[in-house]
Amino acid sequence: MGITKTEIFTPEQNRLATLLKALAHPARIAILQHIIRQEACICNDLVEELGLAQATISQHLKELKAIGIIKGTLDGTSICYCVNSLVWNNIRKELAGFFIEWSGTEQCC
Amino acid sequence: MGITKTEIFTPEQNRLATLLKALAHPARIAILQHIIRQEACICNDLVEELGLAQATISQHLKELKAIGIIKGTLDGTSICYCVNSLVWNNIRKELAGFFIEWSGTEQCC
DNA sequence: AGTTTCTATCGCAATATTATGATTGATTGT
DNA sequence: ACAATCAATCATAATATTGCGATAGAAACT
Repeated sequence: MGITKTEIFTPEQNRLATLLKALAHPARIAILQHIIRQEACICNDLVEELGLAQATISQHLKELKAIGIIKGTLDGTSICYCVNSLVWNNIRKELAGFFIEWSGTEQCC
Repeated sequence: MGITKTEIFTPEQNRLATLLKALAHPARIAILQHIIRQEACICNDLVEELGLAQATISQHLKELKAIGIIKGTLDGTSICYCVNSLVWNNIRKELAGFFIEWSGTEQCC
């Protein structure tokens, strides 16, 4: 039916899925990489850099802002986006924590 | 239009997005955690453990198998699923590599 | 062979995501 | 005040994802 049954999962599982989903698009990966490389950038740069419409970029930025991994401040008429270091590191830890759950030894098969 | 423009992104960006998308669902997180905790499991266990239909579990397992992070071997009538350690570690490194791209110092704002 | 058990796949319905043009709102510059 | 510029939002269309019942296929047991 297209609707994820969030109520049957733990808050941790839903949280991890939300974080991963927010990052799970090549445009959003590209946006983050560009922000990192340019050390902050404005939306209009991204429209030229990636080959997507302004409305589309704005929507992707909104999803990244939703998990807090980037923040934007007014810079004249444009908006300067940059990584929120606190959130970035927290997300890194959360994802790393999940991957550490398994030690790495073969189990069966 | 609902179709991701993969052709305008780099293979690395598309690859990362594919990996993240495969993991970006609470059911698939739960499946992985269960497989890790039980040290392998069979599909029917998951149907009872999570509250999802057998067809739905099977579909999620298919997506996890698609990126190779789990593998299944016949065990009588049932199928034993377990983590593919090689792929697991590679994916961990790929994701960690992305997060290392940024050192963690504040940039603007 | 027939039955049971388990998983994969098909077909469908409902919801979500992706992408864009058009519009709106806010700020800068004239 | 007025035009220009930039980003957010709206409305819409196309495609993807999620979920499940029903069916099919494969292996074990009688």
